Amino acid sequence: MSQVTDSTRTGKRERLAGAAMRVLHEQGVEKTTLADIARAADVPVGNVYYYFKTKDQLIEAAIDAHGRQLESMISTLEQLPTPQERLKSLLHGWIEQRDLTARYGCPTGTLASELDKRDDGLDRAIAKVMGELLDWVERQFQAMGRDDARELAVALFAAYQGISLLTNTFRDPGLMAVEGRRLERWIDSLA
Amino acid sequence: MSQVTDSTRTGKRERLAGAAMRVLHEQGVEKTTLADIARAADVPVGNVYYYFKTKDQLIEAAIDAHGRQLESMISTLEQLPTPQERLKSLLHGWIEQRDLTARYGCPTGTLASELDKRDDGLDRAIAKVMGELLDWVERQFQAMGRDDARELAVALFAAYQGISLLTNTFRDPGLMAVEGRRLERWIDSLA
Amino acid sequence: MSQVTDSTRTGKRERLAGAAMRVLHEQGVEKTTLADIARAADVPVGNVYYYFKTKDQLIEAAIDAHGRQLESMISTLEQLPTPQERLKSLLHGWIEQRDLTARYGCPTGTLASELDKRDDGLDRAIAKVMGELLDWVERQFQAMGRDDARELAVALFAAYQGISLLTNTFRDPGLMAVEGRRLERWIDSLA
Amino acid sequence: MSQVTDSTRTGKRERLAGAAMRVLHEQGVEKTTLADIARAADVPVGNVYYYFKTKDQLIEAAIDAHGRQLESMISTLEQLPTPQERLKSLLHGWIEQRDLTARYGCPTGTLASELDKRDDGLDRAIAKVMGELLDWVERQFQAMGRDDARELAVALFAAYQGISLLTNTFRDPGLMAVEGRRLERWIDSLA
DNA sequence: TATGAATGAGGGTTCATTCAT
DNA sequence: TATGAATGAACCCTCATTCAT
Repeated sequence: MSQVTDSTRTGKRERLAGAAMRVLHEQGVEKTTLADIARAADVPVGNVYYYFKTKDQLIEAAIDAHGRQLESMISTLEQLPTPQERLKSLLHGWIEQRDLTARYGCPTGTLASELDKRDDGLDRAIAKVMGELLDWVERQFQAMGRDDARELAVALFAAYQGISLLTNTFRDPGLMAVEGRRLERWIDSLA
Repeated sequence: MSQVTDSTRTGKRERLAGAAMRVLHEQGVEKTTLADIARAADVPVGNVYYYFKTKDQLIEAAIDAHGRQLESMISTLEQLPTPQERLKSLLHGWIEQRDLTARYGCPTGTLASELDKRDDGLDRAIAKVMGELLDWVERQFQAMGRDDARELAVALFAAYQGISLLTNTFRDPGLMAVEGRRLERWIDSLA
Repeated sequence: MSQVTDSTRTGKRERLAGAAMRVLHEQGVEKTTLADIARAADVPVGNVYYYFKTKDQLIEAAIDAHGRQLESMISTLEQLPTPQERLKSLLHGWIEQRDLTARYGCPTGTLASELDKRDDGLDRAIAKVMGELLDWVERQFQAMGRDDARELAVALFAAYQGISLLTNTFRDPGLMAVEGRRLERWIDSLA
Repeated sequence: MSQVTDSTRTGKRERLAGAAMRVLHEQGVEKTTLADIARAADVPVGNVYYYFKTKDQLIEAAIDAHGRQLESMISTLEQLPTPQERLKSLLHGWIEQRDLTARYGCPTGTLASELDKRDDGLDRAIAKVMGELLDWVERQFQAMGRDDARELAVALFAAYQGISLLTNTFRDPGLMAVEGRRLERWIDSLA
């Protein structure tokens, strides 16, 4: 039972970070108030400060949580035998989320875009998360024997970020679907 | 004399819209106050409301001004003889701005990303501007005889938006330069 | 009429600073909210920030106003012919205020005491005000031909600060009266 | 075993009161949070309320502890044979603490000054402590055969409080040293 | 007794918008 | 038209106090 208590305690911090990431994705950093996040996590506003000293720290925790989510996604992808399959599975994941993307954009990209305008160092935190995913993509291209792995990784990741932005701006999930298939063919062509 | 008055009025209005677009690009929509824009345009805060009823209307004017700027850029590109040259010239323009992009991102893209989070209809305004540029790119691919012109236009534009985001996030203008050259080769390969 | 307007405008800043000094004296720095000061000055809370960017700046303005008040008091004292008369007149002023002192202490002293606990530099501002009065007292002792003018000035000023504290703590104006007379005799004895 | 429990309880209570007095002196009443005191006493915040129902009660306990400290100091002074020696020894104690005074002022005086601004009755508590020390000083002057013992006691104590305030305001321990010597000569002159 | 966690009232500050002239 | 000043709603954050175990 003390375990239950413990998990509840610990859970609250994570519940807050998770709720924060969700709300931040949906509403944007500047439009989101602490009260919004607290409500989403079903936590009284004042209590948030027991877990996070400032709004910035909560945002940072949200970014970390997002990073861990991406890491776990990567772990799953790692199970696949070939780098091509891994990259295409990554693509499929993106395509599957196209409705969410049409509504709110890519969580990583919109966050990076918005955090860049702030004075605090949070833009570095999201850049790190993005960098790690980018590195992983690069390693896949390396495994495919490409000398230009970094350039290709940047191209692929940029293509995803860009189509996410268009998908979101035009509220059209179809854009992501079409571009996703095109990228798939492109990956196949590199083998 | 009414002409003088009119031109003064119009001048101030446009000065405000122009300053707004600049400041919005640099600071982001939510971080920018009316006072910031007024200061950048050298107009007293109270006076802004003579030209724009709300902050939203001023933002909309800024978007319109940005749209006209893009149109004028397109007009210049139109002077070039072949669609390939036009597209590659567009690319060069983007590459030339890579330092600004590394600092603040693509004006159109960052604005679209941020405006999407708002309740007002401003996201439609920036989508329209983006759509017009996208249509023009599509027409170039059509002129190149491509059946998949729309898809290609989306791909090219997304690639630019995505690399702008990465360039901005990683504060590295080199990313734009490298990806720009890659896209140039890609356009050549489509001929 | 524009003069009336001007004086009203200028007056508001000063009204705020004056009200601030009064309320700060009565309630103490930490117990005083901006709303308290705003109410005392009959100014809406939000409007305070048009004149002062932070609470600290308002406090500083209050200290400055207090300093100017002391300066004007000194100017009046300067009219008296001998340094002894000037010092004794200063003493009489203190004694006359004994009821206010019994209720709230010496404005300068209580402020200095409280501001010392803060991180901002406001303790330096009140120290400067206090230092200027102290210097003036020293000059009187010098004019009396005393080599130990500084030491005497410190002694006299400390005696006043101390008896103010006791008068306030014990809520007994009589303490100030008695000690004031004693200090008067002491000054006479130095001639 | 109940003794153990009792001594533990008592110990914690006193540790809290002692830590409170120390922190209150250093940070001031209003700037000090319960958490500050709890940390200084190495007691969990929630546990403080087992010993003190409110912050006020803890402050009162701190004042009491300070009073007992002064009483013990007086007991030591009482060992000296003559009232002059006792008073001068008191002075020496004050002078020895001049560095602490320059940093934080006299504990009794700063506390009295701050508590006066509050609605609760704590100002009476510190006044009582101050009054007892004052009474003791008065008794020394009486023992010296002075009819004006009360007036002299008030003068001496006020001089100390005032020079403490100046020493603190100007952050200059030298002020206390010089004024201390002057007061010593003054006491000698009264014999 | 002991303690981490919860709660909510209140304070300083910002800013779009409006007012008065 | 032009402009300094006014207004108030909303936000982040602190902290004494209470709760649950």
